[in-house]
Amino acid sequence: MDVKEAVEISKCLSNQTRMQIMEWLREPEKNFPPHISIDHFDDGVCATYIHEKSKLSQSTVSNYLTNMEKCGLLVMTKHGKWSYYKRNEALITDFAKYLL
Amino acid sequence: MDVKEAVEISKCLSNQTRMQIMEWLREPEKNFPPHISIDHFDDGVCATYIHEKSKLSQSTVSNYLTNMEKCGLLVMTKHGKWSYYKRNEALITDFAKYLL
DNA sequence: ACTACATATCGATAAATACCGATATTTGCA
DNA sequence: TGCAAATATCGGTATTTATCGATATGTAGT
Repeated sequence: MDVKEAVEISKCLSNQTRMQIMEWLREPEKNFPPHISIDHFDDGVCATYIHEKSKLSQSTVSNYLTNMEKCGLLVMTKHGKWSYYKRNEALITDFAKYLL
Repeated sequence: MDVKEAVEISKCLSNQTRMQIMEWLREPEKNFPPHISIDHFDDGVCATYIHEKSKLSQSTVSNYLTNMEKCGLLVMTKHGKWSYYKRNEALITDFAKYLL
């Protein structure tokens, strides 16, 4: 991890909603209803549920998720028309170690 | 550590210079010359040295340091007319754990 | 008390980010 | 094929952040 990468990650985390998304995704089954066309959270949570829980507009949350994936905090998996997002634990650990 | 606190910390870290200050202060003796009126780095590094190394204006760096102290990332100690800043390792550890 | 130095604060402007509604794209299904 | 749902992208405005120079404050030594 270098300075620039760490700064980009920090930018993603410097917003209350985005920080909460990281929290929510730590325990998807506690924070979201079950998915309709899939019976697990192995690939995370679909964008619509995150949008609904956030109380912000769809476009804003979609942008959040896209950027959080770009900087590596989240991993996105497509299942049909749904985009599932989950935490990238490896990168989060790297970032945490980088700060220490 | 709650969401708001973590967001404030992230804001401080979401800038290349500020992130580097955190790095520099991890090993003061490697990154800064010895102090004039004190022979150790126990309380960190004086603001002037950090300012000089940063290549930004004095007022900008002073603001950085003040904010980084406010959010808890740094601890400031006054010695005469000098302000020494060091990392607050306990808070950094808390933040890192919060993310995991 | 005066001067010099270290740091903090203020006020301004430029740049970046936040956030929305509208629209485009993609995919599944009738 | 055509519609509807899920998501992404675009364009605009409001807010926040970045950064500076100027100035204020605080401290030490002459």
